[in-house]
Amino acid sequence: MNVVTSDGTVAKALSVLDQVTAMGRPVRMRELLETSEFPKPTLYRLLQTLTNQRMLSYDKEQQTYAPGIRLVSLAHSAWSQASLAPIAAPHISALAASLREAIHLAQIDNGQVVFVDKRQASNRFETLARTGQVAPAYCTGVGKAILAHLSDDAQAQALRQQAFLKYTGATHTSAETLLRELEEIRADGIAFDREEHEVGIISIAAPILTNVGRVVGAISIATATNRHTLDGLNAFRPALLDCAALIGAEAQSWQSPSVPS
Amino acid sequence: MNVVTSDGTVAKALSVLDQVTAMGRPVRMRELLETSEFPKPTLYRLLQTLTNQRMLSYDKEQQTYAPGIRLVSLAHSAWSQASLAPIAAPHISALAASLREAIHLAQIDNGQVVFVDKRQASNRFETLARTGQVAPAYCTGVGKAILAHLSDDAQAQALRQQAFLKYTGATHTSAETLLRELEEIRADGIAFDREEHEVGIISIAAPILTNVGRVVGAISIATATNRHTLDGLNAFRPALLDCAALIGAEAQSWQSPSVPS
DNA sequence: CCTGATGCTTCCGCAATTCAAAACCGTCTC
DNA sequence: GAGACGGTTTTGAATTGCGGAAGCATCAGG
Repeated sequence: MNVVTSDGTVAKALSVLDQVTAMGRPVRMRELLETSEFPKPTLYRLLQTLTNQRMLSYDKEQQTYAPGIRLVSLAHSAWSQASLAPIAAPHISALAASLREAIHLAQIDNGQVVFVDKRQASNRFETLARTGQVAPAYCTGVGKAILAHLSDDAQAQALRQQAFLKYTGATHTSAETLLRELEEIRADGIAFDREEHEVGIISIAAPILTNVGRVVGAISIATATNRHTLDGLNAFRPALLDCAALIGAEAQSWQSPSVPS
Repeated sequence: MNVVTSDGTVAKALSVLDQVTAMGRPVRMRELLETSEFPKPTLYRLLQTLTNQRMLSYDKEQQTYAPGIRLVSLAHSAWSQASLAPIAAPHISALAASLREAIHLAQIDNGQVVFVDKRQASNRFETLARTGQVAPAYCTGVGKAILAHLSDDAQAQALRQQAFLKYTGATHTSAETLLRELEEIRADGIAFDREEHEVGIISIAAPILTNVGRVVGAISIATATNRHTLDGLNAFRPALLDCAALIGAEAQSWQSPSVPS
């Protein structure tokens, strides 16, 4: 029953990988070293290993590391197997088409929301490949929709992982106020993002629940405040709930996110 | 200057990860064990570690492992940083729109072709998210276009990684015949897939070269034999080359794939 | 041309992790 | 209830990973 037992070298390597990808641009070892918990030679060795394994690519000229293409191909399998996207695709396409609004499909991972698919009704461009983006759970519609329906211990664990950074004036900054809202969301069945993550962006989100009531993800309609008000979004509630129910029914036989005790 | 020094636990863990993703469906340990080079307890431990790290997800009911969502989020960074896709996106969109044909953008990784972006002029659906798919280099248009322009040692290394499975009657089955074609391709500047990977599917591909002549990827127009002939595809040659040149020029300042000696 | 600063790379002895045989346990089958 | 099968745990040996310290390049200013 190890709780936070760090499992060895692999964990370290992955944390370095995370650090590099989080930088969002090619980085030199020096920069990593400043933040890294590892001493220089260790960090160096891990970078070497990851580069050899093509999880990172190394630019000899600039002496910089960046995420490697191997990740892209790994993710293909992950996306088509581990995500709700293949199941949900037809449903959210239909919803996007009928409402002419942008639909997001998200799942939770380690306290963060991961967007696994998107549909943009209008502008044909831009939609692609923002898949995989992550965002905090505590200040997004989909995030709160999921959090509200987690089991007690999973929820507690997820809450501990929230940073509660104040992105806007409306952002929750503590677990207490968030918890109160989560209860309302659970009762209501719908979550709103009231410009909590980004000023001018609001959303309405519904959890995707299996027959047994386990939450496996969420869908949302996101829009700008100059297009819709919160009340306006509320008009989409029935359609959104219907769609989530459809996906939930099909997701029945589906892989659990394996929350370890 | 270690050449093929296997670097430790991380390599082993990643090879297990590869194995799981390669299965294309949730798998039990038993199945992995049959193919695995590792003894049972070792495999078990690696699976544990990967699961703890959320690189795999574990289904308690079925006792199966599948790729984890963490991969999806990792890949997002990889895609937006390590791939040509962001640079190439506007160009291939334009090309797809003007020719009304499906465009593929690919890079090479470890002897395999990785599709990093796609555009489908027609059928709006289906295009999404096949990104990340891999295919052999020796029997695809993009693959041969890239192979033909690699440096000698990189090419030799890549050739050694080809399996030369005979997918169709037209598939190359040895390095010799392939090499001969690669020379032609290099001279011609264009590669064709003559139903070598899949019967009924042909393509025309152009390498993406930087100013210094380094190949960083390839683009192709793929189609079915009932829509176009090879000669017909040849009509797209100028447009394809133009597009590849545009991308190549912009890709100048770009991360090298770091082929270790 | 020297000198100091910076940042990457290599050495190497110590110690911690990993390894895998063997044994164990839970479940399912006949 | 015996046997088979697959998953899990234990455990001592030893391979690896670790990281302080020293060694190199490269560059800037004197």
